[in-house]
Amino acid sequence: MNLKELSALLGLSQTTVSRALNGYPEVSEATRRRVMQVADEHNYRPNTRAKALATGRAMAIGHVIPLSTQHEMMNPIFGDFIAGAGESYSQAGYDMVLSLVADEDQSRAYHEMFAKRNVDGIVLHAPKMQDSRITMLQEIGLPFAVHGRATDVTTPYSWLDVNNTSAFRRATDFLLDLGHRHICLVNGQESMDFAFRRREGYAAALQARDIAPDPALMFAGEMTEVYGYDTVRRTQSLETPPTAYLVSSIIAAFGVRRAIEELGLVMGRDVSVITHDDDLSYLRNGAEVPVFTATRSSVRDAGRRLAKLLISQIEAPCASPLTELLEAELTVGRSTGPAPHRT
Amino acid sequence: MNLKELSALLGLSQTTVSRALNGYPEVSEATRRRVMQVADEHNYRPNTRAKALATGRAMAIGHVIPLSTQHEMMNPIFGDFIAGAGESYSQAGYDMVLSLVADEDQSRAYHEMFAKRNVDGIVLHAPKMQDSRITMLQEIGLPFAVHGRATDVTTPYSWLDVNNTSAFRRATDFLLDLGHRHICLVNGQESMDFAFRRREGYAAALQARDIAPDPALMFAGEMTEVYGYDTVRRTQSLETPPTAYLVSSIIAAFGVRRAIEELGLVMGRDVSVITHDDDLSYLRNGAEVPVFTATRSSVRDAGRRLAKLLISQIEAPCASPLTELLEAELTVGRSTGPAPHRT
DNA sequence: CAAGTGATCCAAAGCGCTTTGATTGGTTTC
DNA sequence: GAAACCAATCAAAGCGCTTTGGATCACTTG
Repeated sequence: MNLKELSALLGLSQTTVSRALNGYPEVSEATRRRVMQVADEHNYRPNTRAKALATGRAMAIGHVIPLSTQHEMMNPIFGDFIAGAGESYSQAGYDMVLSLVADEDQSRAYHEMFAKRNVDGIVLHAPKMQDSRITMLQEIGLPFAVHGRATDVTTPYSWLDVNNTSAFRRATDFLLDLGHRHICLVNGQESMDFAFRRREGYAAALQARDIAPDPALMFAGEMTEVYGYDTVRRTQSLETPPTAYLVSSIIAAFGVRRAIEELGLVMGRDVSVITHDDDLSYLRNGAEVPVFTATRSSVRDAGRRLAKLLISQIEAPCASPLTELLEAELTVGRSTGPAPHRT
Repeated sequence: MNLKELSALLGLSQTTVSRALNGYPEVSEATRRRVMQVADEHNYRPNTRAKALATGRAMAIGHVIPLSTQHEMMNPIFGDFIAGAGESYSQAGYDMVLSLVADEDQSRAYHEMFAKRNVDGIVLHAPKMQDSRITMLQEIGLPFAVHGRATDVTTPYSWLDVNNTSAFRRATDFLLDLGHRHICLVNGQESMDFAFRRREGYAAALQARDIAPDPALMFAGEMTEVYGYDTVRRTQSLETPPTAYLVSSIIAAFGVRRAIEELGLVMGRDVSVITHDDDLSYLRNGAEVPVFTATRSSVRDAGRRLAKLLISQIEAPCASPLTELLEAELTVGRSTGPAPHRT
């Protein structure tokens, strides 16, 4: 069923039918109702491609996912983010088109998305500190919004980010208040902007109490279970092992916990752990009582919000860039306690 | 830059330029080269929407993801599957469009995708035993392929599946050979087809040795870490606790391991564990030596293959449905050992 | 040499929609 | 009662591409 057939059926012109369906005022209420009803009966939907061609709007938003060798992006976070964004898109009538590309093809992918004109805007994932993609997209002139920020990019652009610095500063303060002095940072890869910011927050909290950050206690890597595990095993054999761990992902935190328990220690008594918790749908931080004390910020919610932000930017192109900074919530669980007295 | 401008630039008709770019023979090699070069210089890409409208092919494939309350789908598996599929799509020049819909809107979503004609085909995720979506899509007439199978659907359709039955039968046999007699099944939700098939394999292996499956040792639920943990805690306090666990997901297996260790038991000595391993990129089953003995089958690879299967089906619509059954590999890790003698 | 044959190229129609710029017939206005 | 206006509708152009059905020209062919 297409417009032509539908309007023939109704004995109206395509113009009138189109207007009736799209809510234009130049149509009598009676015919509008009739059109609506018949369209509904025949399950008519305008052909997206034709509509897009005619209006110049694709009603779709692109996500370019770098298929990094290190898989930083195809990680568990991603699924939840997409789920959130997807909710907003379908509410607003947008489609989501995903493009998975090898790292080296990214630039081409963006140019192509623009030239092919099958999306109205793009979401940029996993920004690094200096991220060339941002200026590239600005030059191309394709609307975009970043999930995160790029510290070294000075030109304004739209983004949504968690306040990573303050979250980790607060978490570190919390541990310091409990008397911990040797706090190990189990961070994500530091090329990633969020990891850099978290380290900043961590370091700032230490320095505020005149504690020099110890490079031997600062780790950066891909946030796997094994990475968390290994880091604890390694650091617990130091001369003065850390009494607390500040972890960048709940997945790594699982590994941290495993190592702690395997060493016969008790989490929350012998060793404290705070993790960042993206509130993933399938990796909940415990049921009622959180297992881990955590800086929590739902990545799904971030997806929802960023999608809306991008859409409003697309629909009001003249507006200046939109930004949103979310504060993570510190939820106290059973993984933290006062620093044990050294014997 | 569009076709009109490009052909004006070249002093050729749109027809010729289009033909040159699409590899038709009615163009001299000289002009073809010239066209190619100029197109390249100006970074020309045909407008997807116009092309789709003219050809009737959207060059895109849809994935409808049910946003179940139980999140069965937005789970970690999903990310890897999509990554694999995405690889195949970009190789073949297809886009991937994701549509996240509430369960109750699924039917509408499929009809809409068809009516809007913005995809050439659909991938069906997470089939249940009787899955009404399959007959629905057949009635609609939109090409599709299923990741998994639906036991109760008898009409032929395209699918790709892991041989869940044989995998779990083999795993159970392996445990039986080690002397285990009380094997606990930690399965996924049984409305899901794969879970049903796994239970079948498990039960078949037991029955082949005249062991009646014990309902008290068969669990089904959403495969979270906590679910694995709880199940072990609960079953280990039974009168005759199981000496082995057969787990449907590596995430749940992490919980199983945690509970085992917390109980002061040693995995592989006191309690054996086999898990299904989807070979997720960020949840590797150990480094060189696998942590868990596992039935392994890369879900990313499944994505790659299913995408190809669907594409070839779309491009040769007359052909009968295509199917592919993958065998999981049994990799022996350190989580299994002979059944301990009861004291 | 007229007719036939390829090899190249082109004009124009068409894909299904939106939107511009009429065209109606009925109402108001002075 | 003519001019002006309004509400409701329509015909046709146009979005950027592909594709059909010629056109053109240089060569063969008998």
